[in-house]
Amino acid sequence: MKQDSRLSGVLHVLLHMAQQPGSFTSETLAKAMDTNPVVIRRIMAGLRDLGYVRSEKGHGGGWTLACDLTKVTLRDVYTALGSPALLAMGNRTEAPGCLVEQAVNAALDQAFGDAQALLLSRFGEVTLAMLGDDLRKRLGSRKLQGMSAHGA
Amino acid sequence: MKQDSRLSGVLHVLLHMAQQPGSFTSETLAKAMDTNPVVIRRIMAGLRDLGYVRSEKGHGGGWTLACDLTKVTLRDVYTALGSPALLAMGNRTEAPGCLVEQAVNAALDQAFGDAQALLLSRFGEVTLAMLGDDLRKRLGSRKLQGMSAHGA
DNA sequence: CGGTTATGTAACATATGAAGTTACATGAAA
DNA sequence: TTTCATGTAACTTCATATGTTACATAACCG
Repeated sequence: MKQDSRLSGVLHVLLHMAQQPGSFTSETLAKAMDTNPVVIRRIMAGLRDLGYVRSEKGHGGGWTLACDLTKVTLRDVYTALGSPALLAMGNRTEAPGCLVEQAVNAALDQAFGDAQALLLSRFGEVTLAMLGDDLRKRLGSRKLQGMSAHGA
Repeated sequence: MKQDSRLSGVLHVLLHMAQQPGSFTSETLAKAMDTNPVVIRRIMAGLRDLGYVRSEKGHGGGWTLACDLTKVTLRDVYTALGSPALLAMGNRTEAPGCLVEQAVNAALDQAFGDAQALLLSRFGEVTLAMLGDDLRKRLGSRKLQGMSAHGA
């Protein structure tokens, strides 16, 4: 299965923005992420709608953080993306008349449900501020070697 | 993300086979699963290689169970399929030079790893025999109403 | 033997959805 | 009013599960 990397992507953007105040254009962010400005706008749209970031047009415009990083969790970000599927596997048929299929679905759904719940729970425990702290730690040890945030 | 339903499918096949002794052609199984015989052969290939089922050509040929259902778990079946991806989400870049990306990956990998481990652990707790027991229970209550395994 | 029935597998078609791209409308600031 | 930025639709590209066709291989049957 091809994997969805939007959560990873949008977190990367947010963390980049958190490194310095001010606004960032989609183009700037796209360059840092080695992707296309439209992709940035796309993955940021949900965050904007929920008020986690603001966007402004015209000169000096761009994206700005508009939330308390200690309050927003990975789960909030995930929700802002539209809560895409977490699991790569699913049941062959969702409402089967076949009892065999029902038995299989019941067993798999149990496991799938547990894994999803755990994942969402973990997401809910991590705030953007925590990611920032972790990043600062990494930056610290790198700076001693004279490296920038973007490394090699 | 489109979801992979091979595990669901192969379990369905195995459970069908467990309902009565003897061999089953790919065509028979395909009809019960409402799919194509080649698809059956494809998802069964790994199980055959690991000895969980046998296949025979020619007249009277087909697929037969060749394992102790109380010993084979959903995890074994999953492995026989080639251990396909469990999660629909992944990191944007796997070995990033960017420290921001590293921080994001670290956080996500933690959650992803936990969820995967839980899923595999759950799979390991469920044997094919347990699925069969559950199915028999469902068949029992259905039979009282005069319904067959394939319901409506 | 030759015919029938089955699996084994390659090759190709289809469908889905994320990611990337192009094009253009909208709006804000210089 | 020109420039710069987002907003968004439409399209292409890519990966991959699924479906299908075609044919080789092997077992059994007469």
